[in-house]
Amino acid sequence: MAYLSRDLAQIKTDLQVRLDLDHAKVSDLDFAAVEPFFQELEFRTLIKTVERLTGKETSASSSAASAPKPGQQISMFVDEPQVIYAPKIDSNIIVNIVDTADKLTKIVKVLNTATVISFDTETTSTEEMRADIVGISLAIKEGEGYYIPIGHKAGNNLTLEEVLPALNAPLTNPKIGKIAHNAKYDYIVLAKHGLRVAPLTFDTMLAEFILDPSSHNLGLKNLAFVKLGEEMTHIEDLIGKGKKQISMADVAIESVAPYAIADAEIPLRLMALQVEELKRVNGTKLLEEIDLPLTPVLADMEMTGIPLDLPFFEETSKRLEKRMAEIEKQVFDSVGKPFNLNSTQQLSDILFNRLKLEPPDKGNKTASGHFSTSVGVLDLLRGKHPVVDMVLEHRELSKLKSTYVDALQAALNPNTGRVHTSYSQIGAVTGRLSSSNPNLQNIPIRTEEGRRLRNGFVAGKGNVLLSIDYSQIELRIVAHMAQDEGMLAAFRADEDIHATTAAAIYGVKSEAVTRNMRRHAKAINFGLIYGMSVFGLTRYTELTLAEAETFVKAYFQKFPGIKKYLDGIRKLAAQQGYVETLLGRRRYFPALQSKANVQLKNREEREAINAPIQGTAADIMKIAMLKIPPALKAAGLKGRMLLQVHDELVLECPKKEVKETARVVQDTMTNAYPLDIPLSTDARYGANWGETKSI
DNA sequence: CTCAGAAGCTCG
DNA sequence: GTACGAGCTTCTGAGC
Repeated sequence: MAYLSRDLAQIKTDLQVRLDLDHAKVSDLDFAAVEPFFQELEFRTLIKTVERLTGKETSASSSAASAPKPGQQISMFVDEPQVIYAPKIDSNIIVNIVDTADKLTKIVKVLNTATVISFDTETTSTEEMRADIVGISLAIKEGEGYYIPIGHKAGNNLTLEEVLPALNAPLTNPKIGKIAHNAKYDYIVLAKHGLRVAPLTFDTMLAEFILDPSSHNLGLKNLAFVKLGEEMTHIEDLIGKGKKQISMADVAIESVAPYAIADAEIPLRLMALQVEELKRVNGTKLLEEIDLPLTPVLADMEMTGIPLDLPFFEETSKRLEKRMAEIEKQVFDSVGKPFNLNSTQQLSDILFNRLKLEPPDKGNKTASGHFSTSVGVLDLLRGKHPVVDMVLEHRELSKLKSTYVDALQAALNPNTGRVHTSYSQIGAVTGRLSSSNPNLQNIPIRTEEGRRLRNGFVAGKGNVLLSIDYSQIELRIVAHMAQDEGMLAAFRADEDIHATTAAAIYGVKSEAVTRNMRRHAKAINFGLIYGMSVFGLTRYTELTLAEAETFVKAYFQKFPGIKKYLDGIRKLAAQQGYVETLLGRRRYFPALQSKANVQLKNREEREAINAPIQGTAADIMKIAMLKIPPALKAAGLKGRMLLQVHDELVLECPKKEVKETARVVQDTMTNAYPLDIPLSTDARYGANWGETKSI
């Protein structure tokens, strides 16, 4: 614990605060006896300082906005403080710059004799589909590496045309393992030029994510620091940051070479440690059989991209613009003065001061001291003043136009005529993928106007879009894990699970279930997945606390296995400090094993209930995605996966093959990972993503 | 002028 | 004081 006290000493110095360390533990620090002058200091400054010193995120019991009172007990939870003042060790790596054809030939000979090659690329962009190659670095053993300059503006460069064919043999040799940190990026950068690195045998970023998906420090530089005590050069040191940032192509080869080589050499050293760490948590299979092989699959999806109907988006943009201007004028006329409709603060002032509307929840002000103007609030104000409906409509249209209609047009890649999202395999702590630049996992569907945007996502010539989604996969996973007879039976009979639940908790026959009863049952089923409390249920239904209690009680009586399962998970999470998916993906809950405050513990308890459910669904989808391309190929089908939206896959396939493609994909998805109940899928297809023709 | 945080909204 | 998991846009105030 020596390092902890060092951290605390530093915190003390930094903040000039006297700390009561009597009860301090590694993961639980109590800050007590706060000096009066500390009131001046924003509490969030304290939090930030602790986070900076520990390199970890913290959660605090007190409201982050207010300063603590003198003598007030503040309990601050720090997620596993780490050694952060590691002595600086200069990396001592031999740098070989490969800038002649002769040197290249020699290096390739060496590479061909390697057992493992670690690789990294230097490029002009963080977006792989827009990145040009500036250089390639390679390492086959610790302490030495090679840098091949290609796109530097000054100095001796080799050309892509001579480098890539030369590297093809070693980088595709099935006997030579290939490793990298965040391999998908470099894989795409090279694959765009026809070099598909294979086989990928290790990825230090994915490995670390399996070891601790909650880690906020999965970057190579940080891992080198924490695990190896190596202080690496940061990219900002080479290209600067912010507005003054320059391109890697502008940096001298001699400056980039050691940096780039370290990016290839360090993963070799990290891998040696992580291989052992993975064994200790049984994470090797997860990496080798799911996350790592998924990388080239995702890379293919990203590189393929999805076409947009550009005229459709252009027209929609104009239409929305016109309508928004109309609404804006009406609002200003009605209010009697113009203001910025996009500003929640100005709107709040107009609604609650100028128009004297009554805030539905007077106590509920936002952190900036204004009354909230969120949809929930505005909905309750409907009918009180004509501007409310106008604002709501403007909000919706404004969101659609800026976030989707305009942003998607801008995201269209001029070279391919398609939109290429980027999937992150470390984006969600549960093991789900995330999508960004642009995010294609949150395209509107719930409102009519929003849903229309899906008509703008189309298939290539002669093709259709085919969308297949798992039906109720999370509840099926719950039924399987809980082994609840009632719920298993419902799924075996392929019943409408929410209706069945409604019949059970209301004690009526299934024919007698009303829409409202089903809606309540659905809320409970969802709440179940989210680890909700009875109180939580009242916030998402119009049920009173007493009614909610009655329903939940009835629910657990009808599904005793669920109750037992939930209690079991809570106990397990507290006992061992982590929970796992069916495939062994682990997520830690440090607060549950500390004396952290109740709110934090409750939160982690809900997360611990949700993690195995959401995470198992994610694992199963990943397995399906691994199996689909070879299954399609074996069936002689041309279909390609374009998008994944958690429980849905969108493929593009020739119109004539749509039925056969759907059959193969559905078959693969339902059998990806057999549970005690069958998984079920729904398929739709059409000329665009908005069409819903059944197979 | 730049940047980070808040507020709000989109999805499964 | 409460649902779980994400990413993007706009406004705003602080700091350069």
